[in-house]
Amino acid sequence: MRTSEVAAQARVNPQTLRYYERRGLLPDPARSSSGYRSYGSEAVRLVRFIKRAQDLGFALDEVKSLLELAEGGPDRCEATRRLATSKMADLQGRIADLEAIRAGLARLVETCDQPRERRDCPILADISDDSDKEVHR
Amino acid sequence: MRTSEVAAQARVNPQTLRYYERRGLLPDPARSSSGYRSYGSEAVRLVRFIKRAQDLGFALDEVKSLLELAEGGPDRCEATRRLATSKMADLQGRIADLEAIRAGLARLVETCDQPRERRDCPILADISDDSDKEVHR
DNA sequence: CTTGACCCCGTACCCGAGTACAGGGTTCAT
DNA sequence: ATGAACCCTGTACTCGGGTACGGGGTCAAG
Repeated sequence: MRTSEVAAQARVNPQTLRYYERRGLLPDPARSSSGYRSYGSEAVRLVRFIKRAQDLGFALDEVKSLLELAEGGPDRCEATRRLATSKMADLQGRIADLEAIRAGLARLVETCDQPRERRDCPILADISDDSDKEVHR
Repeated sequence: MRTSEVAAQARVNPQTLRYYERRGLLPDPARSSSGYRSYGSEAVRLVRFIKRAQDLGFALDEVKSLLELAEGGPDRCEATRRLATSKMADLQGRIADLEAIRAGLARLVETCDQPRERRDCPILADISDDSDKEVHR
């Protein structure tokens, strides 16, 4: 597959592929005799993964390390385990945070019908209540 | 409270307060006779909320609308409900995504002990499997 | 054998979210 | 009454993550 084909299937700009390549997120693809990049179909999945991970709040460098984890070279097992474990804790915290916000919104929607003045808008209170909660991520 | 006091308590740079003010996320504070900003303690909670929401992947404009929701003026109830509801769906999707990644990492960690070659590294497969899953957010 | 649609590379530009800097005013402890 | 430590405004810079542009090569259909 050529660049623009991969880009179209992964719904990104062709330039973005070159960019990810430079950043080391995408392996350097094979080249045709004339120098054109030639990708296999994994490339599409890879790019989609990157995009999804990004949308979940991972920076490109983090995505890179996530990919290196998935790769999991035979030797780097301990490092991998540690990184994966801490990433999981991180995710756990972020999930909890999102759920708290969701719950706040749910309460808001529920009470939205009630007499104008007796509404419950607990988002602020729930989420940033005085506790010095650590920010996750 | 003066600017730098609020900033310290919310653990942000004082400049950031001015920036949020410009962006309309923070209400314009009262001013002393000499023009110094003078904040109440809600300001700290507000800024912390903004920071947390941001860490959860909301852009400042989204945070702004979240805050407007929480505010919930008596008249804008229907709009509020719609926005809150769609934001909830969005959150639901993102939570699911995070959980999928978390599960992938868990499997990876579990199988990490096993014979080097029989490891399960399903992150890629799980997350960006061929389904054209919509990206959330 | 040319023309339009692609590809290459390098460099430059854009946007969001801050952060810093310059030039000046205030406050307060000594 | 002076210096450190704050505050003000406006403008400029940084950084991450792209996106566009210029100048040139390639390839297949007509």
